[in-house]
Amino acid sequence: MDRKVSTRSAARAETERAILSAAEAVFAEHGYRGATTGMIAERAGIPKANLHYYFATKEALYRQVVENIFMIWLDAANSFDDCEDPEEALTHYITTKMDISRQHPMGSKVWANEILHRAPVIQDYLETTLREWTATRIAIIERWVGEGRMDPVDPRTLLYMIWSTTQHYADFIHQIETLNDGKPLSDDQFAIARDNVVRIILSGVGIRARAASSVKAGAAR
Amino acid sequence: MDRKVSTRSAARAETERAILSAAEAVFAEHGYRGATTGMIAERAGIPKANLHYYFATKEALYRQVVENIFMIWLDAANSFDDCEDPEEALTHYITTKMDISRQHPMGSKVWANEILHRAPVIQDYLETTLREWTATRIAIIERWVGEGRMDPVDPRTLLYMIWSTTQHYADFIHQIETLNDGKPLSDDQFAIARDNVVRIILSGVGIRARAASSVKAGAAR
DNA sequence: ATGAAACCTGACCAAACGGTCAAATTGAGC
DNA sequence: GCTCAATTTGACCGTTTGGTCAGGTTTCAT
Repeated sequence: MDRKVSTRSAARAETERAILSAAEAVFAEHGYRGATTGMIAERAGIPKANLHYYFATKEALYRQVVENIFMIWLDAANSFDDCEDPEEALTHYITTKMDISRQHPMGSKVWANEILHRAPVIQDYLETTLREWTATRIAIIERWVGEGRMDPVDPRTLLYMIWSTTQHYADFIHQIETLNDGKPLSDDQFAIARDNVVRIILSGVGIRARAASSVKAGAAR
Repeated sequence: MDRKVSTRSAARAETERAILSAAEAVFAEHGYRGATTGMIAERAGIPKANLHYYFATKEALYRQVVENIFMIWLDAANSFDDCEDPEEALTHYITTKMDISRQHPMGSKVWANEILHRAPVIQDYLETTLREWTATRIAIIERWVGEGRMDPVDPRTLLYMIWSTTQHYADFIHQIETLNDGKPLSDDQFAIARDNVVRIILSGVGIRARAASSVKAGAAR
């Protein structure tokens, strides 16, 4: 038991983590207004008053949740730059975004809610970080087009298509599951969806698959 | 002034319409929980008590709004069947869905909110009407694939891609406008986006454009 | 051991909200 | 003009919610 330095601060970190995790789930499922600090506290296993000791206001807690999500989103976004080849870069980026939707659906839902409501909390992020990120990637796509490595497409439209299609598997998962006889997508079904998304978009912008990565097109059931 | 039969019932219809219109806007912008009956009544220009004379509960009003939206959505969905040719059918369907996002963005937002929150109000519609509609269209796409008129793609993935991409221009319009220097998309910009979406998806599923409908790819600004 | 700081919590409060109600107003049929 | 049902409205109510607070408990450096 050589814990001396860590017990106190570790406990604090753990409580904060539990609150943020609970908050993400509750905000995702009920939206900002629909979520109550009581629900979040209960899910985190602490009294409501204690939650307000760690996060002064509901809005501050919400802001922290959204910022965390934005950071994950940004990390994934950097996978765009891992390769110079458009086929590899787009395949990697789309695959990564699909996997995030699969493994981190609540974050995407919170983000969708925030944008739907005109981004009252994270407007500054949209106008700075996101705007810069988008501008540089548009430049990359335009260069690829100029080099004839893909068809001439409007880069914004392509980016929005990638964002919307991949995030659909998080934001609209309830609709997808309902249309899957009420059952969650199996790993196989999701893999088929992911591969089809990659293939349709790449083929859609005139990038011919070179590698023989076996992409199945079979029906999803 | 030969209005006698109509004044009374016409006034009622007009009040109901004003309430539903206001409710759609407020529910779209604030979500179900974020919207208050007071806000809706104010926007409709009537006292809150009068709103409750026309719609007994907030939930009943919300349900009516969602049902109206679903009917518009279904009408558009039928444009899928207008042509037997996959190129024409998909072009028509995608174009129609894009135009609905442009002209009826609030409805799409309400729908997105409802799905995001696990469809507490319209789950029965998802399990009946939407499930049936989807099944028949999947059959059509599978037939096209079987006839070699398009590449073998998973029909569900294709439908979800069309839904998500087109509705993105309504649900995420705030993000799109922020990335457009805070300005709304001009008609030209939107037309470019619409044409690019059609072209990328059709090309993505292996449908080569026949008609010479001039599709421009130019940058959006 | 001890004092101070950090942490925890039951009880409480003011504001906001969905919904009610009784009284007033309107308008169509006679 | 009169009647009565439909409509309108300000005032009101019970509940929920975000947030506060006083007082208790734990942790840790000395």
